[in-house]
Amino acid sequence: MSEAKTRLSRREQEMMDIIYARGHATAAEVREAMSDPPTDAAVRTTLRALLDKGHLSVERDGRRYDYSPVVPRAAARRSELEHVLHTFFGGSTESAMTTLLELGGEELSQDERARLKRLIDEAAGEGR
Amino acid sequence: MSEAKTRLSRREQEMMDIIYARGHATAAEVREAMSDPPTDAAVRTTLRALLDKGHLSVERDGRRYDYSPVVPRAAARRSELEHVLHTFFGGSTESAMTTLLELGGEELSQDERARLKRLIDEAAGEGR
DNA sequence: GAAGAAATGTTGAAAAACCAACAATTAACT
DNA sequence: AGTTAATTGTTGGTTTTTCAACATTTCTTC
Repeated sequence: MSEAKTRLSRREQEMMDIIYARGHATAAEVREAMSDPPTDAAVRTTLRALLDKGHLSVERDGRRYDYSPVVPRAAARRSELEHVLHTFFGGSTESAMTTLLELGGEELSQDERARLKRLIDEAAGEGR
Repeated sequence: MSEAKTRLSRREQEMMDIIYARGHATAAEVREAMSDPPTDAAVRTTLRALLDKGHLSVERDGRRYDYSPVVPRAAARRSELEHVLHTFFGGSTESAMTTLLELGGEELSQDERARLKRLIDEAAGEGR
């Protein structure tokens, strides 16, 4: 019974985002990435809170600690996307995909485009 | 200089999400949608804080207040998606689209699939 | 236009978050 | 081993959030 459940505080959320973005991070790395960062010690205090709550795990890397999310990125991104989908797109996959394309569609390579189009048909499955 | 800038507190974030999901909402509606909701008065206090910070605007609807986000949904969803894209997908549009398809691709209609595929080619633009 | 119902506004106290000063530990180098 | 540099742990005070009791306002209905 040590699951992530409660909403995170502001700083906690900010730190989790940073760690998710990098995959894993040391206290100093987290601090560097923070906006308006507090002292090192403050950062580490909050990191420890995240450990206690079961959101992070830690591993020694030589003399320092390296923090990683307990919920793996692949799982977290799904629930994050799901949340955004429901909050901002009324659950419409098409609408979300459209916005995504507006945002970064021009970066897609020939290859990626082909792959995506194939995925669309496959994902549709029985969808008629 | 009344822009939304600071990160929101937990409850504030929760309420904004609810209001974005519905488009607009009264205090009672927000409260109903909350997990583990506090009293009406508490909800309204926080709503007023969001007003003060410039995140919400309000309009009388008969005897009650109807709250709406100041930043329109269409703009908010873009920056939200952008944030998720960078935090969880390393900025890869293709990766995000793939997850999106896994999440709800089977709901796509024939029509929507066709439209999306066309969008992919169009969005690609010069993308080669 | 008084009474009651349905909303909103105010305030202050309790809880949580936030953080910096300081202490303790660890590793590397001599 | 002793010294130094780098890192982490602890503590407690300050600030922010969260919330409910209570007051006020605004409609509606009679």
